[in-house]
Amino acid sequence: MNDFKTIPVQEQLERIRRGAVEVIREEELLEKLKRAQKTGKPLRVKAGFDPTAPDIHVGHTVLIRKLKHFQDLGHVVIFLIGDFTGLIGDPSGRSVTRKQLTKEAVLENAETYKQQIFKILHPQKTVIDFNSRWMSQLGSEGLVRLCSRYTVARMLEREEFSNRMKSQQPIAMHELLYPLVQGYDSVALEADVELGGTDQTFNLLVGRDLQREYGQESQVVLTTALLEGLDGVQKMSKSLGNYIGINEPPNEQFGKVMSISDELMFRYYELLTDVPLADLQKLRVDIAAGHRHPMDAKADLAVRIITDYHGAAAAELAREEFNRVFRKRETPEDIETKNLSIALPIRLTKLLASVNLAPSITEAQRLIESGAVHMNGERITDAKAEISAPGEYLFKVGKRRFLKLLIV
RNA sequence: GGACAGGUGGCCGAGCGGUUAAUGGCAGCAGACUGUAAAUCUGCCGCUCCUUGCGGGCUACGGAGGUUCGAAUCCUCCCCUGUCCA
Repeated sequence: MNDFKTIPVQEQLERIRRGAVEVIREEELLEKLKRAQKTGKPLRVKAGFDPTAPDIHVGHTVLIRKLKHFQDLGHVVIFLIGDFTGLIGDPSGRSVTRKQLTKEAVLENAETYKQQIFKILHPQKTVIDFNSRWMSQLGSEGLVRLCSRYTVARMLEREEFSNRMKSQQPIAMHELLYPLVQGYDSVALEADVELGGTDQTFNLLVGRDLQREYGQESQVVLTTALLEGLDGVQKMSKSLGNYIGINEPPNEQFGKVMSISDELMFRYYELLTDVPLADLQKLRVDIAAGHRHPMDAKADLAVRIITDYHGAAAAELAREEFNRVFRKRETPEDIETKNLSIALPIRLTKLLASVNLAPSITEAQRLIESGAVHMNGERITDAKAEISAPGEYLFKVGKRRFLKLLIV
């Protein structure tokens, strides 16, 4: 069995480093790896997750894939669900205070999280923990003690905080607690390594300080890149709507991958697949020279990503469906069909709104006027158009929304 | 506790008595072009009704009242945020 006991530490280090933005400090990681090899005791690798997002998207998987790399080397991966910190709300990357979640919502989200990460991580080898386990025990006295280990000035060094101070935005007291609690998690878990996105750097470093304060060896901090969303500019996030969810249907995922820019495609290749960097370089050259069509390379990328979550067969089906619907502009194979009994005649605008092809009647009218609506293959441009006879109608709104209506 | 500055549509941000459903930017939607790309260009971007008209009604500028023919704009009280002083 090939694991950390036999694989040369230098090679382990290389595998770990790939795609990492920063390793603080690399010498310490090397030492820890050497010691693990000598003693046969695996490293404890921790990553914390806020249970706010019930849907994991591929942006999260950059980090989860990195955990997987550690796991494949035989180290212990601790997937920490921040059910306690979820009550606080991470101030990272936020210009405003986050909403606090209820305890019930937090637990519910945590459950969804677990189901999803096992598409990547090995269920039996992954330790799942909740930070409420020790935080609830801590009590207010313990919390005060914890607070005494850090200073306000150091806390306010943090970029998000100082930015908010500068722009006269509020910072709630409990937000200052977040980094402390996250740092204390590392103490409680005796973590050797903690992973996080680059926006977590500050929180991760607090862990190092606190461990030292509590007489432990400081953890190594490894930050992973934040994946850009479909727009290629802002980071992928659910609230911005520029994400690919790992639970989305294959056809959706395929379409979303294809909508990214050619440049972004390479970034996705690097962070979301294990294609060797040398091969990627070659791909770049081939495309630039015209030997490879970018669209094909992008389709291959889509297939790779979808295979991770739905299997290879489903991924290939998605590719075929995509070609049919979008490249050949044919009607998709499976169109949702709805039966509808409704008083006739009815205005198309009302009909579209009532079956959710448009968010409102007004919007339906705008869509028709801008030529986005097709009925039975004919473009409708008259906002006053009506349907007066029962029957089967095929609607296309925009490029990708199809619906077959059986009106009785 | 005191003084001052603010709270505007998904976000940022103008407006400071009427021609304002509210300039502009971002985001979003649609059309054209294409490789469903990206970029670019064009249009749209509160809800609703019909007789689709530069049409009618409703809702909207932190909250509640008030002044006025008329208020996002003026006044009063309240809530929230920030800065400085204690």
